[in-house]
Amino acid sequence: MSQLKVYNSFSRQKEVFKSITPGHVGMYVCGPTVSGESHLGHARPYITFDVVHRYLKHLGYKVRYVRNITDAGHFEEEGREAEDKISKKALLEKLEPMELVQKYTNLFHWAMEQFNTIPPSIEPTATGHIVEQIEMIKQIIEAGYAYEANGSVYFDVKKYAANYDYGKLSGRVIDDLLETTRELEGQEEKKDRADFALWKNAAPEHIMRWQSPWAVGYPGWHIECSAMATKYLGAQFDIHGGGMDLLFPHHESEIAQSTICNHIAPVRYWIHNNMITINGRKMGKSYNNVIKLTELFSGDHPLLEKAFHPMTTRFFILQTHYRSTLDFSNDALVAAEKGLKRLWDAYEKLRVMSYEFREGTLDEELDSKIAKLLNEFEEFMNDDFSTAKVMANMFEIVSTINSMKDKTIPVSAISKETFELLQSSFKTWLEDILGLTSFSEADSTKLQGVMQLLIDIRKEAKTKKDFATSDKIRNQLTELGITLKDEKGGDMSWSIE
RNA sequence: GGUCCUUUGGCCGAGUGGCUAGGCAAAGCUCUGCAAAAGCUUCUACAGCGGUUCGAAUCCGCUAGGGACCUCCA
Repeated sequence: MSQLKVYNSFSRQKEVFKSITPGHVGMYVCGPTVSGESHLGHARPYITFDVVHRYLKHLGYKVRYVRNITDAGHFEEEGREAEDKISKKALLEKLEPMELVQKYTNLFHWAMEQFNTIPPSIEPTATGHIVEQIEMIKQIIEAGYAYEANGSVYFDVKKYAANYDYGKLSGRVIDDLLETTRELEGQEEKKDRADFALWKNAAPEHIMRWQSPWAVGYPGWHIECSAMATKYLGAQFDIHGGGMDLLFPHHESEIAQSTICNHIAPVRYWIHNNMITINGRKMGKSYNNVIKLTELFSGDHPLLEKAFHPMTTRFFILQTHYRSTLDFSNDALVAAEKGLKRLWDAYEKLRVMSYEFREGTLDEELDSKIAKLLNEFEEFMNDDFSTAKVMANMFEIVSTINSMKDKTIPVSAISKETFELLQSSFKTWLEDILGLTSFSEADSTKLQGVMQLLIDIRKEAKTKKDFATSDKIRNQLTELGITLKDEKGGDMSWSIE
């Protein structure tokens, strides 16, 4: 069996994954800022790391998966007006800040459920960990790597860089950072431009404020992840994930803070997913090109010709390697939808298929081909989570499954062992690891009974060449959104659109 | 301006130096009361130029396009 290799952003190469504590994995993923609705771009990391999570569990690890909720306002634009995102939005929507946070948290959870992601083991909120954050800031000040100015506290990047490697993760050269020519207002409190806030003094009009040793205010953005990751995963943990756009300054700063507090590099493997683009451009608030998840699911967006099922989105995302950009378009999603349907239909056929041995039908070439394709699943996944390749193999097998169903080739063209491996592998990989699930409402037993009745009637009508009746059944079902298909050998199958 | 990434067939996308990824679309055929689905077949591409090599989509250089980060950002 091959070993799991992951691409570590820190070393910029694939490394064999070895957890700190054998049998256990600690994983932290940067969660959403719940000051607004999640969009398609946000879906990517959560689906990507859901598969990572599922795969680690499949490998037998006990995983503690921590994903935070950022519900404390950090700066909209550091230095400019020190605006509190959440307070600002709350005013607009005339909600209590916590009411707003709750609303978007609920919406986020709902979307994650739609995507069939497994909830994290711990989902800590920033507001619930103000004490821990203040403690951490105190430690950094005591260590001499932070200073107070007008009730705000800043991290001393220059000093840190003199003793540690600041900028390694994001490939930044510290001198360039220190000498940046960019003019930002309100920076006079900082000793240096590269310094970042740990605590921010907040004016009374800010609704979300907390008492602290320095001034009433709120924590800097980076400190929450350092504090919560340390609390729940320890000074050093295995995996830290997030979007590539968080590499700098967020994760770079996290490393600096945690290293000073805990005297050890916080993370063994940094894993970053690439962005979803739209017309080649990153989907993001700043570009005003986002498609919200609710819009995606309802089809209510100028760029969408129809609604797309969450499973289509999940499939679409997993069909690309997580470190490549993924370009969104209506057509690309339509293609994904059709592909997923084909794959899932084949899987459902496979599930109810049983092995019938027939002498002399074994096709050894096919048998070993199928076995090889199945065994490669793990190899591909171990190679930095190559879900796209796993799926490509599945599609290669789909043809064979369909042929068996159509009886073009006998089931015993492959050996019993291979057939059983095929059934179990598809279940494990499609459902448990890739996390795909049925996207139809066809699961109700009552509905299945009704459908069986209609199918029986239609079969009788067809036998009697009463095509008026048989067509009526099929056509009216079509109008209801249920497709009835005649199979080879007189059987019928149905699916809900 | 700095740092880094990227450029694959009609579209989306995988690609670890030698072996047709895969999906969608398209065309033809088979099956079929009709339809739908399915199966089979066809479609061999790697931005351009140069280099390394027996051999390059894959390594190196240059040129051109696109993008990300440097500021909130998944």
